[in-house]
Amino acid sequence: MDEIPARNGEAAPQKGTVTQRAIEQIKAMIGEGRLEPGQRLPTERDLAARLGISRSSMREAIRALTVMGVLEARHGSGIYVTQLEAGDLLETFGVVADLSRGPRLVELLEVRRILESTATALAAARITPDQLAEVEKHLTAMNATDDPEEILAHDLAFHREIAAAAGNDTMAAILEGLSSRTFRARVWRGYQEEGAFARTRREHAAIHRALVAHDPEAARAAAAAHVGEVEQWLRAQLDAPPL
Amino acid sequence: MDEIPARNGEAAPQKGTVTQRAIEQIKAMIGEGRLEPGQRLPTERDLAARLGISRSSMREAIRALTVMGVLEARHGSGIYVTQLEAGDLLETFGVVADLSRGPRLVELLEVRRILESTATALAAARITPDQLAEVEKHLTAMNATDDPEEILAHDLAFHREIAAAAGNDTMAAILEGLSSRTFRARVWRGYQEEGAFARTRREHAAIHRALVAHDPEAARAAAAAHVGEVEQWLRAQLDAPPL
DNA sequence: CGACCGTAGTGGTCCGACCAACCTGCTGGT
DNA sequence: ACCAGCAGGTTGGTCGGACCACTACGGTCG
Repeated sequence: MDEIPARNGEAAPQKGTVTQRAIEQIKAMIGEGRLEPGQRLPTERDLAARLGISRSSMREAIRALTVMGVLEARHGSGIYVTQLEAGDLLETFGVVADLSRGPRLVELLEVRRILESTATALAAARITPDQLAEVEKHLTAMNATDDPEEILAHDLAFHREIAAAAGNDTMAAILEGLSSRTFRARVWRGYQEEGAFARTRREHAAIHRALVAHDPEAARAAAAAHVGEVEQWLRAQLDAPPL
Repeated sequence: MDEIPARNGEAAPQKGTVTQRAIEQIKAMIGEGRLEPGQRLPTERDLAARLGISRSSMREAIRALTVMGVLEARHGSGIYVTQLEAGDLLETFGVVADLSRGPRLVELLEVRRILESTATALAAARITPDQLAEVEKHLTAMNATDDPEEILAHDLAFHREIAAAAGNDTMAAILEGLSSRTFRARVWRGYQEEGAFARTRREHAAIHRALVAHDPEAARAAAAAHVGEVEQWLRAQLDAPPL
């Protein structure tokens, strides 16, 4: 059964909750360019008065947009529109990785394998000497220590530099979310216990060689294999133990 | 100079804002499995009392988690943990597409090309007769009308069915965000004005043929070309006109 | 001229009240 | 015995105002 369409209204204020409406309105203002990136908004009190709602509701709307990475509130200073760059808008993406379990972890790694391999291929073609030096820095640092914490940190940085060299900020931001610290810490805890350190180092070395040679196909293959290893291990883990 | 440590305190959780702390705590509860998907939480008033904060602050925390797709508030009933599926957690992903402009639109299409081509390849290998029938439904419906709105709707559904058939919910959810209605409406407005209807139909037909033949490589190529066409058109648009 | 400090302005937190939607259970008729 | 319909209680949604914590600006003093 269809709902009664009813309202043809103009102002038609009666939709959703008040807070939801405020969210949409501010989002629309930014979408229409009435609010530029970095610009400061009126005070909470002003905004609330303008949209005819209470400050509490306005604060919830602001909180929502803050979580989305659209706004940024600075205590004592004011509310500002973010730069609206990929990194800002995709900051929340990490919670997916944090809260996922079981089969979905494999799905995440599958997506990461696809994007990471492509990003590494792009990086092989475009990477500059400076960027390559940065990659090498983390590669050697990772091989020089036995502290799992430090290894993990350099591992993350290694892939982050490569993603940055690929030249697609959006892709880099998504990969960042797919590799959130807590996510990798959880998966790698078990993975590394099986003496996967050596293999990881070998794979990183292969990726590095492909970057130096500016060989996209080799880079794609090496990155895909690297992520694929973890993916397969995790897949096996899910089949075997009930946990 | 170090701060005076002072507190040897017990609870002493003096970090970040009160609301931020509440967000982390609830997220942690879910992460640790103390809150199951679908489960109902205590009332706002209870939660606030338990964490020793005001209801206002607790509401902001709940609002934040609602935006992240972790919680769901039902008026008059209570607050519930969502199913924590990819679709829930990635709902906000669409705002990236909505608020992006200029070069970032190209980046988004590049990511979509990579994922969509892979998803279509996977679908070619796995799609069932039922799913294929659904895809065909939208294909024929899209060819049977001239209403841009309807074409767009069936176009979205066409790709959505294919993504679903690929069997990776996470990938499907990301693609959903990359193809948000407002995003495509904006880009396609100009694209279709150049008589791209015929080309779009041809490309969709090619994708469909590959699915029927269960030919992953052909499917990958067809999908990549399909998205790539729009990508190249958009790239040209950005170079030429100042707008 | 520069470091210091006070003050106005702004976001952050709290409280208490009331409104609106939902759910339960009782009521009353069939 | 069954079910429609109506209260009442529970719970999220909104409101207004008060106060706290931090920042930024400008004047003051050394």
